[in-house]
Parts: sequence; structure tokens; C-alpha cells
Amino acid sequence: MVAILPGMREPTFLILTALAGAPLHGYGVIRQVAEHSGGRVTLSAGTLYAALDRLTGEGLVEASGEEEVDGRVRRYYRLTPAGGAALQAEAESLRRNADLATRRLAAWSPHPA
Amino acid sequence: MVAILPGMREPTFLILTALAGAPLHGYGVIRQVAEHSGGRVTLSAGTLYAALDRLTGEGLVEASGEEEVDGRVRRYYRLTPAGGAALQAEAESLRRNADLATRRLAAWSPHPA
DNA sequence: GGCAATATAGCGACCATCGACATATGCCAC
DNA sequence: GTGGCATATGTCGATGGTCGCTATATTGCC
Repeated sequence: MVAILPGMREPTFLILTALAGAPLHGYGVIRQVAEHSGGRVTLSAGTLYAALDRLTGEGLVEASGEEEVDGRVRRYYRLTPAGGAALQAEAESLRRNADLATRRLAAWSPHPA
Repeated sequence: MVAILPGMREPTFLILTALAGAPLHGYGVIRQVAEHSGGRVTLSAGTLYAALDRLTGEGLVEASGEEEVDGRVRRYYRLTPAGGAALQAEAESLRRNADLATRRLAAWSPHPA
């Protein structure tokens, strides 16, 4: 299997992370991401719905039924097995990169001259 | 100080990481990044030199002298204090994101099809 | 009556990255 | 002795994910 998303961007990563745990509808994802990041990342609607379409097309996310609440339609999405695998692979890649940077920074002196 | 680069992309992150430790010239950065990532990431020249210009303009990287080796000019770059701080902040962000995803994936069952 | 929150979606613009190209030197094989 | 590869720097056009703005509709609060 090819790594479909090398260099996944942060918003995409956080969307997949939000869907790992329980299916959510679009607006729920936005709130979840904001909560997870402590308000640091606020997904715009454009980013979110475009990403959900793209990820659905890539098979990392799939529709999980609709629901009508107070006259508003909710479209639910959930991670596919491929989506879970992609998220895990990306998480490991991030951790490796973070550890590498931290290790090198530890031995780094700001302007040695 | 403001976090200049929220949502830094992977190539940019790896360039800064390569420069944390010792000043390098462009081509040296390309080799270092390839080595660090085990060949997973091979920076194209376009990405590298554009990024160095951009990062220099943002004050995260600075020129560190030139050298002529075998008739070929080497332009060295090094991390600025601001660059080190930005890299560290980004590394911590990556680790938080990776940990969050891993935690949620642990409690996730790939839907029983 | 207006404004915020909920909920979905399209559209134009931005910009980091990529791939291809350009240029030049040193070295090794054929 | 020429063709190819590694070294070394850079430009340029295309791609594509994200952002900001806009549109639409309902509920609830002041």
C-alpha cells in the first residue's frame, strides 16, 4: 500500500484525530479540533468540508449516516481502517521528527560567535 | 514573541532541524535531511533555496559566510536564536499532536465491517 | 428585530512545495 | 576525450491544501 498522504498538513491531521474515537459531523469536528488544540487551531468551514470530501475520496474517511436535529441536517463521518493506519503512520513520523529536532536543539548554542 | 510559523510544513521543519547543530550550505542541508529521514524525504532544489530565502527574510535563518571548494561556491546558513525558538515550539506542537492521535487511536476500533 | 450559535457548502486567493530546467566544475569510466 | 554522475546554486510554472468570505437556513437569547 502506498502512503497516500506524505506531508499531511496539520488541519488534515487534526481532522483525522478528531474522528478517531467516535464518528462526528462536520461542525462537531470543528469544535473538537478547537478543544483539542486549546483554541490554537480553529478550522474554517472551507478547510473542513473540502478536507472531508478529499479524505472521503482517498478512502481515509467515510460517511456514517445522517441525522436531523432541530431542522438542521447532520452528516456524520468516521475513520476507515485505512484512515486509522494513515493517522498512526503520520503520528509516528511526527514524533520521530519532533524527537530529532529536540535532540539536535539540546546540543545547539545560539550563535556561537 | 509571536509564533511566526504556525503550521510549518515538513520540509521547512526538517531544514531548520538540519541547521540545528552546525551551519550548513544548501546542498549539505539536502543530504542531511535525506540522511535524517532515512531517505524518506528528498528535498528538491526548488523547495530548499526558496525556503532558505523565505526563512532568512523571516529571521529564522541567517547567512554564515561563503567558501569556495573546487571552484564551486558554498553559501553557509545557520539558525538564529529566533529560529531555534521557532523550531522548539514547533517540535513541542508536533509531539502534542502525535501523542493526542496515538491516545485516541488506542481506544479506536476499526469499525467491525 | 437583531445577533450568536448551529450546520452545510462554494469560491477566489495565497503560498509552500514539487518537478523540470539552467549552469558550472571535478572526477571517473569507457 | 567524451559522456555521465555528484556537487552546488538558482529560476520558473504548476499543483494543491488552506484561508477568508459569502450564502443559506433554523433555533434561541436579549
